[in-house]
Amino acid sequence: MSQTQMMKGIIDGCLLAIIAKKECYGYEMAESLSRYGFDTISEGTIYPLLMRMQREGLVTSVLRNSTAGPKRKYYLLTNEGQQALSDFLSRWVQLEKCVNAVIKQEN
Amino acid sequence: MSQTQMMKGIIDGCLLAIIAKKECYGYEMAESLSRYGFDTISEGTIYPLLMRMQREGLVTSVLRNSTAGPKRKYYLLTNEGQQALSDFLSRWVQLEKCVNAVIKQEN
DNA sequence: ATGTATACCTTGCAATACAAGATATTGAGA
DNA sequence: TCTCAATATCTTGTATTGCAAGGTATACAT
Repeated sequence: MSQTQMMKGIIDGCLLAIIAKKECYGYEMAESLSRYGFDTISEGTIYPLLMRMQREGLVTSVLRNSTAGPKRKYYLLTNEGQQALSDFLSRWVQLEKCVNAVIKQEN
Repeated sequence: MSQTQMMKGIIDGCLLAIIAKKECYGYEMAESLSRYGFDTISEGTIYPLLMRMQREGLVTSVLRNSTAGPKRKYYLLTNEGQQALSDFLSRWVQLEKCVNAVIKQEN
């Protein structure tokens, strides 16, 4: 019952949501999640996830120069990624509903 | 990005919440979760979880006869289990907040 | 020249949900 | 009586995933 177990199957959806708003690179997404209140999410978590989602055709990537370090790999949603995000959102809403039902137990 | 990944670290907390309300046996908890809206949760998921939580001292169990089949193993919360439930609840609320923040992205 | 922040990636481990299957009891119906 | 369904528990093996730990490289300031 650790927080890391509870993150499984959540982070990928959150990354899709972040990318959907604007194109974004991995390092930036980590900071972004942190700003949204998540405990620091390891780069060893994020980069493999992004690569997997690219392999699955949910995102594409473009390298762009940076003034402050090495090149950044910007990610963009594909149509499939858009669909995957939408699927994630409904699964999340469903999960939220069920867990809160159990927690409140009004029946 | 499957529903089963999203369940990780969630089901144990839900079981604690169910047991907290009233003593309960595994088979019954499966039906209970189903009533709360969860897709059918495998017995291969529930029984190992209950055994692990007992090993960790979060629950105790008592065998009782049934009129409709083999003996039932009823589970009860220990003080540690009560604490674990409370920890789960705050982690859940926190997760909910963060995910919804990312999804809504109002900043 | 050195250090710090930025930025990406890999390897190996631990945890967990589940499918699939095994086992046993009870009561109802053919 | 025999059979079947429902009840009830448990085990084994698999797939997936988050993360710690470590590696590499660039840009800029000191």
